[in-house]
Amino acid sequence: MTVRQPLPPDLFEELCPSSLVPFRFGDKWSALVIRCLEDGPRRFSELRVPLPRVTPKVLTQTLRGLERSGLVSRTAHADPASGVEYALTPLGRSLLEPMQVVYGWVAEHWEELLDAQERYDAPPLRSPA
Amino acid sequence: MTVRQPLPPDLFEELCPSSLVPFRFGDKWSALVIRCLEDGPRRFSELRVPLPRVTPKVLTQTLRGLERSGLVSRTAHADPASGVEYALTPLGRSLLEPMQVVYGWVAEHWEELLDAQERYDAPPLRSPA
DNA sequence: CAGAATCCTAAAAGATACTG
DNA sequence: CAGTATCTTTTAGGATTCTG
Repeated sequence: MTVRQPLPPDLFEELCPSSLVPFRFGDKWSALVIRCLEDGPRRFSELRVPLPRVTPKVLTQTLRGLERSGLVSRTAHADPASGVEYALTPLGRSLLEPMQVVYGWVAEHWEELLDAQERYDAPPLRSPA
Repeated sequence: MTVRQPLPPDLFEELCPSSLVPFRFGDKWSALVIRCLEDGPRRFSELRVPLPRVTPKVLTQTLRGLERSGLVSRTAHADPASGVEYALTPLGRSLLEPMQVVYGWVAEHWEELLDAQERYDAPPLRSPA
């Protein structure tokens, strides 16, 4: 079966208006790529779907970085049609939990973060006579 | 008493060779600044000690960003000698735990991360005949 | 399909000097 | 003391085109 969990059309839009969130994981895309691999190995082209804003070059960069850190493995199958598969290593998988904690915190405090920014950006009103 | 927990001379050196760690919190310094405020309010000049590599300009920027997100508060006391104090807000404080989880993960997997990078960077040896 | 190569822009960071 | 103002560098990221 080629039936896997479908990936959303734009994960960035959905998860990470990063102008708002005061932190990401290091670079712009690594965390998102990791999440895309949560449900199992994905091919390069599969990853491009939920990350339409990432150019192939940047996606490659990101994957290389994750590979270098031992979080993601890259396997080019003998069968050419299977393409190249990226998957989380055990190490990468072990990172899911800490990440979830952070995402949980963001979800929980989303409103507060928004409010704080609005207050900060608001025109400083002085003595409303 | 002005006796507070002393701050280390270079937190960046100590904690975050960020070339290694595949993630930081958004920008280069925010996470570190937050950690510096863990034990209580600090003045601008106090923060400069554990972060000697941060220029005043960048430190200001970082603090403004944290303030904007509602994580840090800035209070200029009436008493000029007390200077300006930065402190974690409750929101900022609530972030400590998630951060600790991530740092814990890094600490726990430090060796693996290092090894992975060394392997990746190593000259690709082929059939050592 | 899975990228590599090239070029370009924008944003973050840093150095340095100066000010209320 | 707590910044601000400039200027320059660095780096990430993106657009586009091309290739094994």
